[in-house]
Amino acid sequence: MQQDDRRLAVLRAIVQDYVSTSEPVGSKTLVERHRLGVSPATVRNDMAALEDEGYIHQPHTSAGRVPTDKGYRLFVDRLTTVKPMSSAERRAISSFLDGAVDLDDVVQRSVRVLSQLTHQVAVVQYPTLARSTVRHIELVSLTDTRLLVVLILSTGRVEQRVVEVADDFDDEALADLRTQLNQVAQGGVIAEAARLLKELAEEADPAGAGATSAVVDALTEAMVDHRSDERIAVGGTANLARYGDSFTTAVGPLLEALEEHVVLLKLMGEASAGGALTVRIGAEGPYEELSSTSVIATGYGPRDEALATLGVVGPTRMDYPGTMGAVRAVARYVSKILDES
Amino acid sequence: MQQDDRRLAVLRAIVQDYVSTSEPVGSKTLVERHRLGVSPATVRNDMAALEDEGYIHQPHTSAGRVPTDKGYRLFVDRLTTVKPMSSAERRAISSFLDGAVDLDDVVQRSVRVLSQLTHQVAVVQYPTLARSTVRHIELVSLTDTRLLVVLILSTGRVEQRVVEVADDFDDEALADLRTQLNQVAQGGVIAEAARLLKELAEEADPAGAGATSAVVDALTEAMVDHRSDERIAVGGTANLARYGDSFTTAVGPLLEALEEHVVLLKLMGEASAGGALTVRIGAEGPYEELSSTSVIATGYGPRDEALATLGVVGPTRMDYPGTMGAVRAVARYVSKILDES
DNA sequence: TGTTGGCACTCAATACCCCGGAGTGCCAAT
DNA sequence: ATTGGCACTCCGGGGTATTGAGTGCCAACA
Repeated sequence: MQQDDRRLAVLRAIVQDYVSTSEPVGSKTLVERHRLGVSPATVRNDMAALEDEGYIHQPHTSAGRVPTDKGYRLFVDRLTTVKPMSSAERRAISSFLDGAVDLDDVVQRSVRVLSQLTHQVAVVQYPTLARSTVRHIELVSLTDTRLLVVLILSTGRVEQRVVEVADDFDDEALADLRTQLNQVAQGGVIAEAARLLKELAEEADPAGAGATSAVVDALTEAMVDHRSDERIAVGGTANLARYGDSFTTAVGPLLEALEEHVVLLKLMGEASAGGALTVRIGAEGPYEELSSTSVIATGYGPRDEALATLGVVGPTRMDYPGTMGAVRAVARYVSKILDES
Repeated sequence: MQQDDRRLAVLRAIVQDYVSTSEPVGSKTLVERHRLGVSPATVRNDMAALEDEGYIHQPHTSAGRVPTDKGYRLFVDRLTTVKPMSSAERRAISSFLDGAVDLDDVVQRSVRVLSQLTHQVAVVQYPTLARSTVRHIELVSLTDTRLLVVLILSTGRVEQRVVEVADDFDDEALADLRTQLNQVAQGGVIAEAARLLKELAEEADPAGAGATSAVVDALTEAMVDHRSDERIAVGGTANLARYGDSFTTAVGPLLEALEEHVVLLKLMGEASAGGALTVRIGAEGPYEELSSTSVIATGYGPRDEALATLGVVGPTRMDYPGTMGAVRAVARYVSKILDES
């Protein structure tokens, strides 16, 4: 089994070299750069075996080897560990994020620091509403027939909607309705609050034609609204310029995906499930055009609830340990900030 | 002077051909494609003259000519007119924008339609707060010592801030303060409202230590806050993939600029001044790295007030008449929507 | 059985050269 | 002022030679 160990060491070395040089790596340069203690010929034998098993691949006969998706997968799963941040990097993260003034700012700063640490495109999903609770509901009459409904959530997010109501709706009725709504909904998880509000509306206004129904409809709509649930911040796209070659093939579709937030969310999607660090390599993903890009993502949120997802998108040829470390570190720090606020 | 006219016609033809083929254009192909009614030799003479005057330039001896920034400038200013949208394009704009549900949605849809019409990167600034008026101020007590201050503006934007207050601040005082604030500020342009609020605070609370001062400070901060004033939406970056060559030189810095909203605003800045269609060609701009990109922008807003700026960023080699037409059309349509709401 | 040195072979990348063609500038003729 | 003619320039594409990193295989060895 000592032999097997060395083979894995060879694979690890291939991945590392290829990531840093971006050129197919041959047996000779490999033994020069890494102290493998064996001759190039031996390495060649190992390489042939690794290729048979599908971990590496040669672009053409008599060229060096390049890791396949399967090779990267093995590397990530078994041959490396998440690289912890250096203290300088940790300082950078904290000093960057500590200055944030509100939730939006936290998200935007996270994107920035993440893209700078990893030199990749960073993606941060705004904390989802799903687990947040209702802090307050406010009604403001704009004109005789228009009412502004404001929903304030525990995450600090504020959603507002304008609803049309019949004009026989005076200030007293307004205050009354406001009180009722808050009594019912305040403090509840939004799914629960939405249910209770609907009951309230049906009771007070069985025909469904009155102001209460209109307001409740607006509120529930705001609660489940996908647009707000799926907000995303993207940053570091300038890093795509370093792709150099394989440009039109890879960068175009990627830029498109980055604008299609639905696609992006799907890409990052599974990550939020367990809250664990998720790595999706190349063609493992659902999109043909993104077969040469990898996604590293993780859930984050206060008190270990995974409210949302955050991560980076980059070429399959990327520094997995370092990037994973950065993603994890930023996620932890952001979670801590959300914890405190 | 007939001669001069022809020279300009030659310049126009050069710009048009170069934009559509992206290759330096020579005298022979020029007379073939455009009915200039003269021989290639004559065109060559004209070209030599145009080159002397700095309107065109040859990449190397015995190659065709390429317009200079100065050439594009003359083209835009005197040799062409803004191309009106076709009825199909107009339909596309209206059907795209009519579905918008709120201000954010209008902006996002504008970015999208603009980038699709022009095949360039589109940039839309959110309507600035500067000219908007205060519609309502709302106070909500979150905990004993924390107060949520909500500022609702005529543009439909809602700004919120949390302030800490002394805990001897009961509900009655809260209602009282709310009434006062609204009496003073409601309906006023924000600059005016901010001034009046400050007076109110000084009167009610000369020491500057009480709740009124804290709330007013939060409000005025929200009013002048640059971050909200400078929000920008960017779309169509995938169009950058078509740059093909001159990639790393041009696209990298451009992507950076697109993320630096401050830079972007400066680029588009002057446009909002008159509300007129502004074209900035290549090195005319303030940024060295963007010397091969042009910006076409215009102000927009309800009732011909230029509340904000909108436009596209693309290579100097772009279809100016068509792009200008699209920018103008979208700006007009968005303004109309803002007018109605 | 696994490792090693040697050796012939392969093939992308590079350099080199050549040539065609598009384009120019200039000049003399109209 | 315009035009046709002509010599000249130079980029770009296509072919060929060379290089060198890298491979696979084999025989020798521990």
